[in-house]
Formats: sequence, C-alpha cells, structure tokens
Amino acid sequence: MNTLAEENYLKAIYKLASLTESVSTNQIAASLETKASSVTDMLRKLSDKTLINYTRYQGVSLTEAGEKVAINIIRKHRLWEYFLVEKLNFKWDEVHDMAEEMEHISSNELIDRLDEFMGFPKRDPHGDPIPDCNGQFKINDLKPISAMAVSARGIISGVRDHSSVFLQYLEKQGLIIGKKITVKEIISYDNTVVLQMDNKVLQISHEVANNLLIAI
Amino acid sequence: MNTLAEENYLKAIYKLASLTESVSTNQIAASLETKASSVTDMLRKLSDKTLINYTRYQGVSLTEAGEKVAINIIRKHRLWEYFLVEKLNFKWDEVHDMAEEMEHISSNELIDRLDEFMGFPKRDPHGDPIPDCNGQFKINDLKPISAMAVSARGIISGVRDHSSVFLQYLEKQGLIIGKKITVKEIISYDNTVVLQMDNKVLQISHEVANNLLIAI
DNA sequence: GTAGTTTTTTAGACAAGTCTAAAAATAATA
DNA sequence: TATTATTTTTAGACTTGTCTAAAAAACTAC
Repeated sequence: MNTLAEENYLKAIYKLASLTESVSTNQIAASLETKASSVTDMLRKLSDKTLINYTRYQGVSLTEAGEKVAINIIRKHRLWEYFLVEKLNFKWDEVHDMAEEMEHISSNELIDRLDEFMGFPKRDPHGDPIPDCNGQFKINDLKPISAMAVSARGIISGVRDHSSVFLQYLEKQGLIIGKKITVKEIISYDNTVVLQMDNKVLQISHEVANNLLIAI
Repeated sequence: MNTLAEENYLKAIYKLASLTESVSTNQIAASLETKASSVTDMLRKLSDKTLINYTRYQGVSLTEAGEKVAINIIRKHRLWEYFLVEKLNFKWDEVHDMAEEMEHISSNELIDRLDEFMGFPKRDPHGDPIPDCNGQFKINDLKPISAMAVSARGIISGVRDHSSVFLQYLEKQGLIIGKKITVKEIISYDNTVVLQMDNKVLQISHEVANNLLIAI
C-alpha cells in the first residue's frame, strides 16, 4: 500500500502529465504547494517503488503501475463527490475538500459498491469523467466556450477551474451543467462572449469562457 | 484539529474508561497494540492540549473536551458502519476496518448529513448506540445472555465482541439482531446455555452467552 | 563557448510518532 | 520494612515527510 503523501504525489503527476508533455519538479512543487527539495525526495521514493520513471534533472512520468494508482484515486475522488452532491445534497462548490480526504479510504470493494449504489455514474458533479473499476473512462471530449464560433450551440457539461469562487459565480449566473447555450457574439476588443440561455442574454469574460466546457 | 494518532488514543481511552475506573498506560498500549513508552509520549502531548487529565504514574482520564472528541469519533464510526451495512450491503463482520478509516474524515457537516440521509439511526449494525450530533446517546441498556435466568425471554440486540470470527459464528447459527430467544436451561457443569429460537433448540457456550446482548 | 540565470538536487535539520534499553516510581510480598 | 516484581517513564535512536541553504546541473543569451 501507499502512504497518503505518495498518493497525493501520484495524483498530482497524473494531472500535470495530462496538461504538459514532461512533468518537472517545480511543477509538482507548485501544484502540491510544497518545496522542490521535498519533491525530489519523494520522487526518489516513488522511483524505488517503480511507480514513476525518474532520472535526475530529466523530469518524471508515471509507470503503468503508478498510473493505475493515480486513476484509482481519481475514481474514488469523483465517486465521493458524486455521492456528496447527489445523496447528501451538498453543492458542487462545497465537496472538493471532503472528497480530497475520502479519496484515500483504501478499500476498493467499498468504492465498487458505492459505484453500484449510485448506478454507475459516468461523470462527477463538475462534468469530469469517472473511471470504472478497471480504470477505463472516456477521454474528455469537452471544449471550452472560448473555442466556440458565433451562433454555435452547446450544452454546459463541465468546468476546468474547480475553485469554489468560480463555481459559486457560475451558480449565481445560472450557468450550471445541463443548460443549453448559444453564442450570440464575441466582442473582439477583449473576447467577451455574449451568450443566450433560456431567452436571457448574458456576457461572460474570456477567462470564464475558457474555463466553462461544452459538449460537442 | 487533532491528528489521526491523537484521535485513536482518545477513542481508546474513552472505551477503556467505560470498562475500568482508572485507565493505565499499559492498558492503552495493549488496546492500541503499541509500546508503553509510546503511550507515555502521547499522553504528555494530549495533556498539553488539555484533552486528558494526566499526572505521571497516576493513570489518565478524559477532560470534557477530550470526551467530546472521542464521542464524535465513535459517532462517525457507527454511522459509517450503518451506511456500509444498510446502503452498501456489507455484512456486519466486514465493516469494522473500513469504518476505522472513515471515522477520521473530518467534516462534521458531512456526518450530520449522512445521519439525516439514513434517517437518524439509533443503533449501529452491532447494536451499539449512535450518539446524536450533540454527543447524546442512551447508555447501553443491554445485558448478556449469561446474566439471564432459566425461562427468561429476550431479543438479541447487540454484541460485546466485534471480531469477525465471532460475528461470523453468530451469523451461521442464525443468532442475529432482532431474533427472539428463550433460555431453556443452563447446564451447571460449564454454564452452557440452551436456547430456544424459532422453534429450534441450540446450545451456546458461556463464552458466547457472555458476548451476546439482550434487550431488557 | 563563456557568463549568468534558472532548475534541480544534496546536505543537514526538524517534528511526529514509533521503538529498545535502561532508570525511576509504585505495588506486592516475605 | 526490606526486597522483589511490575509498571511507568526517560533517554536516545529511527522513519516519514517536510524545510532552508548551498551546490550542481541544465538552460539562455550574448
């Protein structure tokens, strides 16, 4: 079994690897809010356990075993988020920290039964795909509103930014998952996007449009 | 907040205090399967945080603050056990270790909502009372079968031994919570108890009778 | 390709929690 | 009460995961 710290490192490396090609020590340190020297120590440890491929100064990647662990943690995180929102009626901006603890509950039997109890949900409350018990899941097929053309339509299906301040803003604007939107105009000055939703017209900044995802 | 180790010590002290008057270093060490020297170190730490009353060589007791923490952990443990059995269909002998991890999930808001989700259960799958969100719960009003007289009746309502080997034995014999039993005979040679249950007659040892609890 | 900057690693230290071995306090017994 | 025996505590060491400060390697730029 892996320690809590090891699990958090593996998850961080997995997430960074999906964004950039090679993952660096500094990136990991920033993402975990720790120091580069602490990261180096842990990388050696994870490398000894053959969970990552690591050579000094060269950056890291997950081994197959390491990726499996990381995906399992993400599966747990997303299933607990779904449970908290769907069964315990928490709001989507409230669940992250709790799920961050719950993802480390070790039993896989437990998480598989939880999955079944909830009807094998495919996406968590933020639209992120939930890996199945074999680690399989659909690669994210969502694109940001900022990539849409004028007069294109779509369904709000996910977010890139999971911070509660962003989620609360979306909630307030009614920009929640499942809503249909149409791009009416893109203001060239600052790329503000003008949307139509439920016969209402609203404007969102490029920043927001970039973090709000649409099903194709 | 308290660390995982601190929480486990507080819980252990709470449980021992309900059995014996003064709690000793060695008792705690035995119950946590650690060494007396480790216990002494932790006792100083908990004493500094005013969670226990401790003077060297004199044994310990929980302060009001410490008891509150301990009861809250027990509340979490028992609610998660109830969840695992009632919602995820685990058997009562399978849930202890999982609940042992889950009792350390910190959010009280989460546990209160879980409590509500399940309809505020009063007892966990082993018949132990579940403290409410204010830490209140009925002191155990159950007595062991070994304390029953011949021809007395009762309803199986709890267990003293939570080990999976004992619970599996009970399950196999059909001695599960809710069943009505009558004491037919107590064999004086070794205090074996002869029970009637569902028109069946069965014998249990004094050891078993002592660990199986009946509602008065 | 040398100098300067940035990134990464090493070296050494610290806190939490554990351990073994030895000392001190308490309890039990003759 | 003196002497064992037991319990508890101290002293010192180890592991995990972290940190700061300094050294080493890798980039960048001229």
